[in-house]
Amino acid sequence: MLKPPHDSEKKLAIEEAALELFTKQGFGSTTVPSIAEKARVGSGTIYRYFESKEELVNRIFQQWQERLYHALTDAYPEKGSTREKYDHIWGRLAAFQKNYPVAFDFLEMMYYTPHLDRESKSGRLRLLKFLNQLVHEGREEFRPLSSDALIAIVWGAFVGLVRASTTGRISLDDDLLNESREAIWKGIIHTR
Amino acid sequence: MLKPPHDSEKKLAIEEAALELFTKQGFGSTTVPSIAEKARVGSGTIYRYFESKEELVNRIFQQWQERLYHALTDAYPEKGSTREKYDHIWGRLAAFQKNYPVAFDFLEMMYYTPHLDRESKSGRLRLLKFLNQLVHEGREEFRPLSSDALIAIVWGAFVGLVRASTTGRISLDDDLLNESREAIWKGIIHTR
Amino acid sequence: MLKPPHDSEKKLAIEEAALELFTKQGFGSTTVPSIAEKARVGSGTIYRYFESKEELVNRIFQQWQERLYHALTDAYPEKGSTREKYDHIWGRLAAFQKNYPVAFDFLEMMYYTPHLDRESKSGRLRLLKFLNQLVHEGREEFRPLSSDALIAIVWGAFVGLVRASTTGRISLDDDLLNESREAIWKGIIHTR
Amino acid sequence: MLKPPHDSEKKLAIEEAALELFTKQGFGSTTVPSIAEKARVGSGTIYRYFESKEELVNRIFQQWQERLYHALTDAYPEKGSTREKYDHIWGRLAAFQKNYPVAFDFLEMMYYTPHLDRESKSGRLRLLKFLNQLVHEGREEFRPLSSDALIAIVWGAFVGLVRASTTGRISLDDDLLNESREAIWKGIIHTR
DNA sequence: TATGAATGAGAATTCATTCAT
DNA sequence: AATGAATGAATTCTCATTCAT
Repeated sequence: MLKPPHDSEKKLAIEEAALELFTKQGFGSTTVPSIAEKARVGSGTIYRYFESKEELVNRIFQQWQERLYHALTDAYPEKGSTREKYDHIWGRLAAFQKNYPVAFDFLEMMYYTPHLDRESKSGRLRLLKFLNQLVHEGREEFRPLSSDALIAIVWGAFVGLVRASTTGRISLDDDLLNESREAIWKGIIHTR
Repeated sequence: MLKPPHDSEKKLAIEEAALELFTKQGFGSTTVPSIAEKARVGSGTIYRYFESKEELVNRIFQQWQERLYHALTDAYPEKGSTREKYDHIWGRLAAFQKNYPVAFDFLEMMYYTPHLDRESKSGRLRLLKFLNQLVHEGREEFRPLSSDALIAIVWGAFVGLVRASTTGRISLDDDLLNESREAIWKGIIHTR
Repeated sequence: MLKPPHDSEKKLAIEEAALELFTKQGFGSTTVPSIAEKARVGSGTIYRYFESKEELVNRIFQQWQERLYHALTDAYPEKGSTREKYDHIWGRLAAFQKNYPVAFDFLEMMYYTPHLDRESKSGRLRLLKFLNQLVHEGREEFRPLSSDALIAIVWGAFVGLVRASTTGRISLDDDLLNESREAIWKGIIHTR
Repeated sequence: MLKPPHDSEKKLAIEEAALELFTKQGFGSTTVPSIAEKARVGSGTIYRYFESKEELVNRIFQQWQERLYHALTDAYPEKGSTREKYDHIWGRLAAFQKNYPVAFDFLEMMYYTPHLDRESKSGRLRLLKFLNQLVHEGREEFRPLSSDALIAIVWGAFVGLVRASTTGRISLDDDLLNESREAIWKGIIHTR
């Protein structure tokens, strides 16, 4: 065991600690030593993996933004109906949020922040582009709202539910998730 | 020195400058001198009106939370139909956001922050209580979702639209607002 | 006495403390807090007057380089003989070194450092240009050496004497200074 | 582990890298990792050969001071005339500077630094003692200046030429070196 | 022997807050 | 009341040194 790949264990610990603290306290109120302490590393160690606090937050954002993108796009039912696609996105979004609740909050909160660099922002835009495509293909079935507006409503409603669950007002169980999925679908489809 | 002033042009300037900076950069990344500069006052002046940066942010939050509460509850159609009540809330929310877009973003972003004190949080809860009441009274007409869930969906969808407008993806004009109001209503009402 | 011009007293104290420490220990080995302590100011105060440690060292260099320039050029005997010009320079140099021995050492040591910015270097070049002019005008009387070489010899010899005095090996009194002035003059003039 | 190595390619590489960096940037502005990188060794390796950064700089100083001493004293014309001795020193100094320009600058700059320990300083004093002896023996032929002053003038003038060459203002070729040697000799000898 | 990842004390710099004017 | 210069504790970041491999 001459050189256990305990290599980037520290990097992972730093990223996890930082994710939690940034999400809870915000970027500006989180100190580097507090990240180091939570990650159980020396504070100098953080600078062996990341050039600065800003780079750290951007790397984490990009990493999770990428994961979210793949969570939503993997096994995407390209040939399926619009409803099937909608269900796919909703289900994946719910699963992602359930598995990585902190990362989900982090992504939501950081995107509207001046701390992200161009590359981080572009990761987000890629996801929006994908969703736009989806909506555009089902255009006929939806209400006469722009793709961006439809996405904003669905995404916003989902985030609203997550926030209510975070503050303890609701419990995001499968029933609630399914019922909400139906409600929002009913909201966005065209009815004459 | 025995009685700090309670209202003045300077106090207002400080509150407005702080509102904008906190909203754009977050609490932790906003410096007191930068607030003073934007408000065109000496940084010491801020401490004549507020005990600390924390008190400042809480006063601003409480003030705007209160205004939002009144915006939604004033002239509330107590005797009207559920739909009339829904339209009232939606319309007032849209008007508030249109008149005070920065304050709206501020309230949304700050609420999920550890910088708020108990009193600030309770201001928010009062609003939620009011909305709960409304939903509860129309219970029959809504989908089988908890009041909190229904509120989360409507509020979240609205916030989603605001965010999309902030990032320039949509324009929050009356048509869009009306169409969205209908969409979300369709989403939350009970249909057999 | 409502507002004594004790204004830049602190700035002066900082500059003097920094001059001494930089000269004694070198730029890299001098810490900002040590400068603050010697100047009897808070360390944050230094940053109200100078953007960074680098700017501090450059401002001091430029200031003293300028003073040295004026010390050598003021009352310069434009119409005098070459020997009179030489005596003027020598005398002013000696006086400057006597009055500001630390600043003289500082200028000598810093010029060969990568910490100086372009403007600082150009201040030095201005002095060299002036000396070049002087030598060039007396060209006939000097040994067949380039102006720069002649300047290097005279300036270097003077610096050598200063260093020997700093380390206590000699005492730079008037007799020594005069005798040295003669010696070096004899060295650089043309003899057939 | 009981006996640190005393000579090796790595040690030489470290010493050479350190010599260059200390000379260019000064002691305090040179980091140990940067020395390691330039020497192409691990930074831990440096500590196998030297106890600390301070010891490193002192060892290098002593080593080169010793070499300079031998360069000037080897084949010294004990029985020669004063002028022959002067020419010997001048020629050896020029050769040393030509062969080891960085080491020469290093010795000049470090001697006036608080980073040298007693032993390093005494190495320098030994050289000065030797030069003093030389001057003392030729006392009659020199101007009425103390040995230390005469040494300071000659050494300083030479250093001045080196500095001018380092900054690109002159080219230290043989002609210039010879002419300068003559000039300075003329300067220091007694003339009635 | 050699390494370089890891460390934490210490450096440069920032900023919330104070206070003399 | 108002100011903003001054401060030093706190923050970001660096680096001499150690030590597990």
